[in-house]
Amino acid sequence: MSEHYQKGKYHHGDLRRALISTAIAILESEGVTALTLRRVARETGVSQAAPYTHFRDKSDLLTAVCINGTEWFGEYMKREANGKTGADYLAGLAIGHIHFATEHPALFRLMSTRDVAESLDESGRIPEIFHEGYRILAEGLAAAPLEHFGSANRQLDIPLAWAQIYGISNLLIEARLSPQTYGFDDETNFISALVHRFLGNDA
Amino acid sequence: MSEHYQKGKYHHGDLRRALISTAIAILESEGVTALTLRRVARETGVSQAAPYTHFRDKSDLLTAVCINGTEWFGEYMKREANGKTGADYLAGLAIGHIHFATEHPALFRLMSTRDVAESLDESGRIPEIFHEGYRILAEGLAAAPLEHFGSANRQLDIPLAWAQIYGISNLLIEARLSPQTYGFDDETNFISALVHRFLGNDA
DNA sequence: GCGCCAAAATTAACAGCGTTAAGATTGCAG
DNA sequence: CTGCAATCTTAACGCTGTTAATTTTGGCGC
Repeated sequence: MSEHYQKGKYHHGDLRRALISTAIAILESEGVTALTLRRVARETGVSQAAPYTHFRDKSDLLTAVCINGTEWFGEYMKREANGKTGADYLAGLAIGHIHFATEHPALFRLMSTRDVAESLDESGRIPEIFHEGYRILAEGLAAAPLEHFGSANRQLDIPLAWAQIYGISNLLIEARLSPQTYGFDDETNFISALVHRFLGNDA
Repeated sequence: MSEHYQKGKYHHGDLRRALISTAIAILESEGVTALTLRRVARETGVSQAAPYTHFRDKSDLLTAVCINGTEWFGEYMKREANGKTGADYLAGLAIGHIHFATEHPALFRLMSTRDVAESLDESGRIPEIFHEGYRILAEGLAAAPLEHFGSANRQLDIPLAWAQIYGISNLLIEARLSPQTYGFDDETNFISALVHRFLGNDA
């Protein structure tokens, strides 16, 4: 069912990783409502109570899923921004952010959930790259040419840019923002246009 | 338990409304995870199956809750914008939006959920004021003085403003955006500053 | 090589959930 | 006052998260 190490190891194995992997698969294919602990166990090929050897409870598994997701998310943003400089670098991060959200909506939503985020924070297990992404975003913004924004309280531009990107991501996920409405037939082009427009470096 | 019409009417009563009211109360006080159909029935003082006379299933009740919420939401924005003109009117809508979200996070999140939104759309039961809010927002934006945004593709400014407001709302709900970080001790002032900054009419 | 032990996994059970079916209760029209 | 349709209740189904008691097993000391 999963490609995770039931090789020679029959009784033991890398069950923890396998459970996380199964959970992500269910999340991606059928959304969060389909993600039950019993089903994860079933599809991993173990008994219903087996997960409790590796996770305190269901939310502990979800936390682990989120940690995996955040790493993925960070790499996603980094890849998109890699090799670019200045405003393009910033745009890359933003586009990576939005694309990740639209391609992995259930995972992204789970990662955004306050309760999960709190348990992540208190355990200090949020990967650096996650906050790193927004730190880079913030620095990019501070360094970017934003004369058209006026002069006052530039520090507010950082949370505003963050909220802008976060808002686009969420609106696209909830399908309240359709490319067609604004004359785009391709979502990728729409996203790119939105990002470059709000960053001020469009043609 | 609820103030909803168990007066003379003993067997009958305005059960439908009472259930919705109880559901909202639970949602507001303990969040969406505490909102079970059986508990709504219990706290309304009826049997577990009673709700099924008035609602097809749980999600049908949630839809009704959302309809109530949207009306509330619309009034909230309208009240905040009422009496103002031009850019201030627009700012009022935005501030109303964000305040509603932070004051009723669980309800706001539920209203934003795609599945619920879809069942709302197909039933055509979304109150006018909801879309109205964003139509007004859009028109306000189109009419507002936005010279500082440059000239190209002004139509994109509408979804961008929407996303900006939506993003601020969501970031505040998930507590990833703290007023203190940016030198504000009062959330209301922080929100106001953010809105006026991004609308370009700050001092 | 062997036996023991801690770790890992299983089975069984509990309460609570959404949902349905069958039956009881009630207000109201005739 | 009778009957009916709407409303509500009781009982049951399978599913869920979670716990306790039990069995299996891989590896370590001998």
